[in-house]
Amino acid sequence: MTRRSTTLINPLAGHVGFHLRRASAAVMADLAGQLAEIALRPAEASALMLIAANPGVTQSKVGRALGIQRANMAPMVARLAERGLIAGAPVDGRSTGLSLTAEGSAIAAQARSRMEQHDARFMGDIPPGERDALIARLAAVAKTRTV
Amino acid sequence: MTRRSTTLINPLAGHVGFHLRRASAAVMADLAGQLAEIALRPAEASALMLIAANPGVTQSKVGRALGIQRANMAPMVARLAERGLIAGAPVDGRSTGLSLTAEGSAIAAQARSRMEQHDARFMGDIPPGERDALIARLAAVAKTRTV
DNA sequence: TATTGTTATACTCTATAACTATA
DNA sequence: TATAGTTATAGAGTATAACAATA
Repeated sequence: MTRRSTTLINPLAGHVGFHLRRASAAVMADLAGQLAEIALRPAEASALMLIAANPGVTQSKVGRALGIQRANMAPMVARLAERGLIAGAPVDGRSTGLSLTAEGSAIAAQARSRMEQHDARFMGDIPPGERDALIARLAAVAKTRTV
Repeated sequence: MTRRSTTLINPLAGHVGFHLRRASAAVMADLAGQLAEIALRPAEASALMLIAANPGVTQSKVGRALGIQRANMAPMVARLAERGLIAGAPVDGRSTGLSLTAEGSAIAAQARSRMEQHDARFMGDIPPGERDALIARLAAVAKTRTV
């Protein structure tokens, strides 16, 4: 006899962090799947969104806004530039202002649509009046200082 | 003049998923730091908690409860067994029931204490009456079916 | 001095595929 | 047929360190 349904006692069930991690993993896996269809990773799509809204932004600022370190921005920017999705113009001797190419704008529009539908699908059950409170709660958690 | 404080427009700021990911990343980074002091990874500590509460559980069940695939449980179990934290007794020809050794129980107790303090530090600002609702919300998000 | 950008490197988590053995 | 466990492999994100060039 197969007893697949044996319920385990989960001492982590009362930890908010445990559920936060599980929820984030599920959301990210779905997002990755949605964006893979247009050959973008979540981090790449987020960067395109930010560049679209802030033309001329440097990769350092994009990284700071998204929580991605400088060292990890370099290969991503190189990838997007090689695909012809973004272009750079020097703003001073060491920085480059990034902007979307025509193709980059088209891809970014698709990414935006997919990301919005994705977010709505996962968060659609949350009453609109509670979403801002949830966002504020999550933002506060993200900014909790580390001891 | 350095303009570090230029505020970028973030089109993702209204997406719950964006903040969910940032919050989870911050929490996980802190948890990893807390557990590194007792030489445990978050996934290992979670597994020890589950084995402590369910002696004789198989690694497959631990994986299912934590969202870790069979293939990724194997090396973790081998690591914990090699350190002498867990031991296994055959339950049938293909499964092994896992339990904590004396040393494993001691480490698990430390892990539990650290994880509870960690969770309390991040979630302490949330009114107790709202925590269950937040957990329920996150659990629902985690179970949202993927299209 | 601080910041930008880059390269190299390593770790963790996750994912799939393929295989053996057992229920 | 389904499940348990293993092995190999790959991808993605993240982290630090070190360096050159510029502010």
